[in-house]
Amino acid sequence: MDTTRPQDAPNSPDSADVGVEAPAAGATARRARGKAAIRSVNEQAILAAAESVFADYGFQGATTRLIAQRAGVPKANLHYYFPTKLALYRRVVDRIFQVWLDAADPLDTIDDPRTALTRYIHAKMDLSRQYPLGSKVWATEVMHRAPLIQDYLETRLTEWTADRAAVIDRWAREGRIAPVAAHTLLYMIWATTQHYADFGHQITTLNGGQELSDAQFARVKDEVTAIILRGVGLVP
Amino acid sequence: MDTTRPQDAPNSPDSADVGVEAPAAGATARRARGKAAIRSVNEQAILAAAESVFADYGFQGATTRLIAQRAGVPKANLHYYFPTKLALYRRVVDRIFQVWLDAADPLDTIDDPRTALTRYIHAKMDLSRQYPLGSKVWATEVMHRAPLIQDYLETRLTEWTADRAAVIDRWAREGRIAPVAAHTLLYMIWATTQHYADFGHQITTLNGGQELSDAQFARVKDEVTAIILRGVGLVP
DNA sequence: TACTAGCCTGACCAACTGGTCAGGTTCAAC
DNA sequence: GTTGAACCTGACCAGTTGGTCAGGCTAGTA
Repeated sequence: MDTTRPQDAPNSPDSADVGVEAPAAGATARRARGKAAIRSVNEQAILAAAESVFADYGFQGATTRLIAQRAGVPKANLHYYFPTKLALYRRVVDRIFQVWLDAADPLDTIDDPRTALTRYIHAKMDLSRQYPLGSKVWATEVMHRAPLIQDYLETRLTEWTADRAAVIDRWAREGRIAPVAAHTLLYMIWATTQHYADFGHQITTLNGGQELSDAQFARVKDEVTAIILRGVGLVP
Repeated sequence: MDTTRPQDAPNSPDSADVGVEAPAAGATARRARGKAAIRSVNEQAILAAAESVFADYGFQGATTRLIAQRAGVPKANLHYYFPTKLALYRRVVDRIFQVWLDAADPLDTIDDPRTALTRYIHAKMDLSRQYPLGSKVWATEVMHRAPLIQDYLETRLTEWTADRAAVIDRWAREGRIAPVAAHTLLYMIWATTQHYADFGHQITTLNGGQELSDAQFARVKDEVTAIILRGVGLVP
């Protein structure tokens, strides 16, 4: 007989699930200099992996094991940097929210509605193209009634939306665009542009299984802009 | 010492999680006549509960315990009617897909683009209002790369989309609408109308915490229709 | 009334979950 | 070199998960 203690089950340990394809954040970190570099590299690797897993499965469906695996670190190490799954999620959402708000600069800095709307729609389309994971995390969270980010919606997003709606309302009052309701227009822009991130898989499938090429996407961007500009009474 | 067998843990049984607020499907069924009625009533109760839980949490996040609880039946009974969580999910998606496709009748039966688009947009908006759960289940699934409904996307949705795109392309070719790409227009209609279901929580929050009233929603429906009609060169 | 096919469910299980922890390793400062 | 703070991780745990099953219950028929 062997000498294994009787209650030791033959289950595989947690760290056995580190995949072969893992980006080996640890090795990268060790190549960099200093402990600060190690912390920075590992945190970034974990945050990137978390964003991708949360986008794929939502908060409930995501597992810390899979996040650790994609980040190339043992699960215990993930919990060394981020004490709980929720803390990790909040950090991911923080980053997404900031990127989003920054895209809206044109609405503040440009007075001509045609130019401002064109730039804003283009910026949002580009974000959907280059940074689709963030949009998916946000959409999943809001669809599930935002149990973890309700404070964002009630404070920062509410204020942001009110400010931009005021600009659009002024344009309409001054007769520079057709008299559309600002919120309806904003929602249409958000919905349409984010559709290319959130429903990217469906769009790819309906494009014959091929992701939209850069040329196709550029054309779509212009078409979307044209329809919306005409929709508010402007000439594209 | 007591007589309990040593490996019997004192964990609470599964059926203890039937909540007080459960709609008591069992009682309803027993009031109806016959075993066929029992089966029908229980299946419908479970499907309705499943749709709501899948909409709230996605496939991975949903638990059969919660579905059974919302349906008012013990978990074991749920598995009597639906052998696996996946089988239940497929039945839910089947129903959603059928409702969706039926809403597109106007595009087939009406030749005038202004009337056809108006009716289609109105039908999709009404669906988002009256049946938001379906839209959420679909969105969650597609966002997570549709691992369970890819066959729908590749066959039925692809054919459906191609047919309706042909109609829109013909309108554009005949100069009855502006020369827009059919897919871009369809995606914009889907994205905008479904936004009022999928992002309903965000819209409510930005509406001061109040759900859009019937009057507000009717106004939004007209505004959305007007912007899109103008967007394709029609007079609303 | 007796029978039985279909309906119902408490108790159970193996697998998996988020999170912990003791004990080891590495690095920068002295 | 020595020190100690920061980093790392295999093994572990209590709670939860989807799913099973033996055995009881009930409606409809003969």
